[in-house]
Amino acid sequence: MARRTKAEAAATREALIDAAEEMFMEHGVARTSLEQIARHAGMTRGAVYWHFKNKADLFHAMLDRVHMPFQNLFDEVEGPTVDNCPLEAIRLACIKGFARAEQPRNKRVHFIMMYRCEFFSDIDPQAMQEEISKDILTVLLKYFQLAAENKQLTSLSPEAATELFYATLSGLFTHWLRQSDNYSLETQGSAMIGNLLHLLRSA
Amino acid sequence: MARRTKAEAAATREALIDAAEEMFMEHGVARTSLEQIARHAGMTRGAVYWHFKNKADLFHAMLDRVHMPFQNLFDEVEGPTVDNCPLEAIRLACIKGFARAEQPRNKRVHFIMMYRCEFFSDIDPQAMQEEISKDILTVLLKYFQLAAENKQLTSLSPEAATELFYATLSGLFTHWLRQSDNYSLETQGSAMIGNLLHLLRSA
DNA sequence: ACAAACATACAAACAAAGATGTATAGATGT
DNA sequence: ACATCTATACATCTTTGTTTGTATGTTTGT
Repeated sequence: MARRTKAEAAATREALIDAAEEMFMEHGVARTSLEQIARHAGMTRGAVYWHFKNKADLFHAMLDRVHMPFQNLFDEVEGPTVDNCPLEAIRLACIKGFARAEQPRNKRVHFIMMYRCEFFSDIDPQAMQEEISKDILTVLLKYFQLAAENKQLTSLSPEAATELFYATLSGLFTHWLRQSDNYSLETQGSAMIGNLLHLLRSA
Repeated sequence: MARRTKAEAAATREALIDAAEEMFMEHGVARTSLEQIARHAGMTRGAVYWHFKNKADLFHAMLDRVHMPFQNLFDEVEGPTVDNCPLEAIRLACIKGFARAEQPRNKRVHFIMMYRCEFFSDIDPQAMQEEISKDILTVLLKYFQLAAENKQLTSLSPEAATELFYATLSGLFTHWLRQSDNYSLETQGSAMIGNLLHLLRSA
């Protein structure tokens, strides 16, 4: 083989990431070699080292395809209708997030992060999760504070409500990830956070 | 060196597991070699291979030192006083569990399971967590059903309450594990599950 | 428009480093 | 004397990073 067109090369790159995803999923990150990834994509390590610096770089590229900050979910939701309904905004944003998470690629990558990857070189799942956690917590706090100002929150402080809600959300998420397939975030997850928000809403 | 007394040999074994814990914690399971573990314990791989079949076997030995089924926490709590107070029993059992989890060795091992280990040979963190999850869910369901029968539960079904509570509990736990040290399960965690149980209690 | 010249996209081969498992030697309690 | 515990030595396998080779796009000069 030899040089391909730009489009073909880009396709190769994507195919390599696809292959990496599948192999990471099946055998774990540490235990899949670049050789295996290349073969699974129908290439050799030459292609891998052309497109990526090393395994960590390939891993980052895989993450980049699915990254989505939490605030975006609210931006998609927030219309004039929910502006004075922060708790409802939270609910709808979560449902949006669930729909995204259920997309196969998103689920696979998050699963890899959670159960198929331990830290190496500059990859540190703990730190990454901590970053996501902070992001979600600050955004949630904003909306729970708004709810408290509007007297829509029970006796709990906005801070306590935020931490409680976040714990539930992340616990739900990891539990869903762990299940094989017989668990739908969009239905059962939405129900759960609906229940929690109901409990948090002042009567 | 050579043969030690039985007690010294047992101490060697423990020291090897201690060393494994520390190295796993620092460098991840996949990226620490048996050589590193042995050296860190002041031994050579000969000692490791005498006491353990291989890395997976050593890993299992490490887990065995901290294993504790969820029901045990209730057994320690349950007196005649809380027999008709299932929600209070849940609260106290959780607090017991938090105290256990805060012990350095327990925290280290759980941290390793969560953030420093991906599956290899017969080690599968996902499956292990799923098993623990099932254990906790069945025990919790028992007590929430009791609470429902005693009319101590809000409108939520026992099943919904169980799933909600479990999600919160596991989310709280992983979030606590991830924090460096500035987060106390016994104080902040107890407060959170206290809040949740308060919301779940019928007025 | 059409070569020459260059850059790109891979494959293939190579060298070095680690890790694993095993086999064996040696020392010491019992 | 013998079983137990640990160190040492060895052979093998895997992975990684690098280098080199090469065919083909792509661009540029004329």
